[in-house]
Amino acid sequence: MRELKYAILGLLNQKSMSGYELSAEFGSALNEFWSAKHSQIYPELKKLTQEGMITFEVAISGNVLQKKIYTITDAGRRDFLEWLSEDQPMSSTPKDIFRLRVFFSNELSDQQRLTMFESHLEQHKLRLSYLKQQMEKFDGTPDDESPLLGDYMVLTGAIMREETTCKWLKKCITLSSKQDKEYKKTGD
Amino acid sequence: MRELKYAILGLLNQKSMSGYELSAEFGSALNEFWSAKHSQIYPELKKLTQEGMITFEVAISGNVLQKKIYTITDAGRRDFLEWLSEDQPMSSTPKDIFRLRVFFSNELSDQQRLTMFESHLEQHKLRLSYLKQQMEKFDGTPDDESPLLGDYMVLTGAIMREETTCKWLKKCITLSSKQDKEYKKTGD
DNA sequence: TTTGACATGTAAAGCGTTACATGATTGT
DNA sequence: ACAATCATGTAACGCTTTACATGTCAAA
Repeated sequence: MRELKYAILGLLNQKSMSGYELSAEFGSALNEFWSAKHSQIYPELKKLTQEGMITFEVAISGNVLQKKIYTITDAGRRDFLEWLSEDQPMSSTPKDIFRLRVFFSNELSDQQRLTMFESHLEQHKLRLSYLKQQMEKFDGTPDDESPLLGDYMVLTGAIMREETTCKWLKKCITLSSKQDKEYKKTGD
Repeated sequence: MRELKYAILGLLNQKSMSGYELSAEFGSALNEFWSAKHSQIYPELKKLTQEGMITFEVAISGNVLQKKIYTITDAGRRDFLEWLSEDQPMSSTPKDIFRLRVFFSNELSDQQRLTMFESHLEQHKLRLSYLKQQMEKFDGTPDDESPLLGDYMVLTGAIMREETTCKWLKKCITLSSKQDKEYKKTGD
C-alpha cells in the first residue's frame, strides 16, 4: 500500500522540505487524518531517495547543523499523481477503542458509564473548538481552483465529524440516564 | 495496550464460544468499530489461555471435527472489568486515506475530483442503508438496564457518522463544482 | 547555563494483513 | 462429486509505536 510514501510525496509536491519539517506537518495540517513519527519518516525518506522518487540537498542551519532538504523528482510526481487518480473503494471502518468500550458498557455501573460519556464529551468539545478556531485562517470559502480547497474540505469534514460525535455522546448520556430520574424519585 | 485481548474477553464475558465464532462476531456485531482475522485471533486465544484469562473445552461437531469452546475465568473477568473501568483519554484521530486524497485533490482535474466524491458518496449511502436495516432488529429503544443498550448506542453512532459523511461528501461536491456552471456557460 | 526547539538517525517490540496449510461437515 | 461453510493453525511481511542515541542552536 505504501500510504506513508504518498503522504510524503504529496507534501513534497507542494513544497521542498526537510524530514523535520515533514514531521511537523504530520503534527499539524494532516493531523486530522494522518500521522507519523520521525522514526518512521526518516527511513521512508531514505527508501524514497533510493527509489528515485525524491532527492535531497544538504543545507546548514547556523554553523554546522546539517539538514536535508528533500525535493520530489519527476518520477516521484508521476507516481504520486497516478496514485491520486486511482479510484479506490471506501476503506473499512477504522478501529475505535471507545466504541468497543461503549459496546461492553452494560457491565459498568450507571455512574461509571455516565462519567465515561461526560469525560469524552468534554474532550470532543475542546477538539471541536480548536478545529473551529483553525477554520478562521480561511478568508471565506476557497474557490474550486484554489490549492487551499482540499485543506478547507478536510477541516470542514473534521468539524462536522466532531459535532456529530458530540451529539452522539449527548444522546448516549440521555439513553444511560433515561429512566434514572423517575427511578430515583420513586426509589428515594 | 492489548486491545484485541479485551475485545475477546468482552465477548467471552457475554457468552462462551469457539475461535471460529469469535471470528464471526468480529465480522458482524463489532464490525462497526473493530475487526480481527482468524490468524490473529487463534494465537491470542492461545496466549490468553496461558495467562489464565480463559479456559477451553474441546467439543465435537459431527464425528471427529474438534472445536475449542473458550470460557472466561474469574481472573479474566476481573482483568476485563478493570480495563473497562479505567478512564482513558480520547484517542487521536484515526488514519483516513480518503481524507488524505481529498487534502491533495487540487492536483486532480475537476472531473476526476467530482468522480471521486460521487463514487464515495454512493458507497457511504449503501453502508448507511445497511446500518439502518440493522437497526430494525431492535424493538424500540432498549432501556438503561438492557444488555442491548451498548449495541444500540454503537449502531446509533455508526448511523449518525455515516449520515454526516454523506452530508460532507455532498458539500464537497458542491464546493468542487461551485463555479463550474457559470464558468462553462461563459467559456463555451 | 540551562531549557526547549531544531535535526537525524537506529532498534526492538507489538500489531495487523496476506498467504500458506490442512482437514471435516453439510447441503446440493 | 462438488461447493460452501466449519474449524484451526503457522509464516512472512509490512506498518506503527516506544525507546534508545546523538548532537546543534537560540533565547532567557
